[in-house]
Amino acid sequence: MARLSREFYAQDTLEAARALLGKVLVRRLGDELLAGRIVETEAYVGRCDKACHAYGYRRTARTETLFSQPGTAYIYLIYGMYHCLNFVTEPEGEPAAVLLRGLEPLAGTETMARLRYGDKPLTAYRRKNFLNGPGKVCRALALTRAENGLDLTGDTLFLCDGPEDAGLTPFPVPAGETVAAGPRIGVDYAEEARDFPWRFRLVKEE
DNA sequence: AGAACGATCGACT
DNA sequence: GTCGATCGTTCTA
Repeated sequence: MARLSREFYAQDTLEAARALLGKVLVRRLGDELLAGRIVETEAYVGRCDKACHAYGYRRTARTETLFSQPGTAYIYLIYGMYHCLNFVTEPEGEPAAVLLRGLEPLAGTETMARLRYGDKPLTAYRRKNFLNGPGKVCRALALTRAENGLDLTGDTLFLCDGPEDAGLTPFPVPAGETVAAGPRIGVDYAEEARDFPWRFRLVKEE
């Protein structure tokens, strides 16, 4: 399973946020693999971005993870009940990360559905809104602050170029997809950074 | 010690 | 579209 390299994560955060679209995220849970295709990301850059937890190189117990080496998982609690997963980017010491906002399920779907919905039936509505939000993704992958700081080049949580590299059955990549950029979600407080077009999505071409 | 707030979600009108 | 849940993090004193 060819993982994305340390060098991949060390690149510019905006480049990484775009390049991560279409890549495959794998979470090992016991002897089962949960996996999904990345379809939505956002970039956060401490150096210049008031929406970033480490804006202006602000160093606290929480932001410490953002200062660790590229290819580290930054997971934090939000609104008292949800978690968000980020991939630390840029050379070590530059606090920056890509927030994962959306996945398409590829493997372990039943387990993910149970983690997210328990025994409730998987309706069309639930299927449609399965992994389209950062809190939903973390719930479905059983990721909490206990996983904060995980090395993404390790065996528990990692990324691959495609499903073949994840040791999964290949799937046909939908042709005619394109990258859409726009303002990030939920950062209206962040003054000028509020309007930065740092949210990226894979969308079907018309 | 206390208060304000949040990179969200789901239920509801 | 609106709104409440729920608690760790951060800042102020």
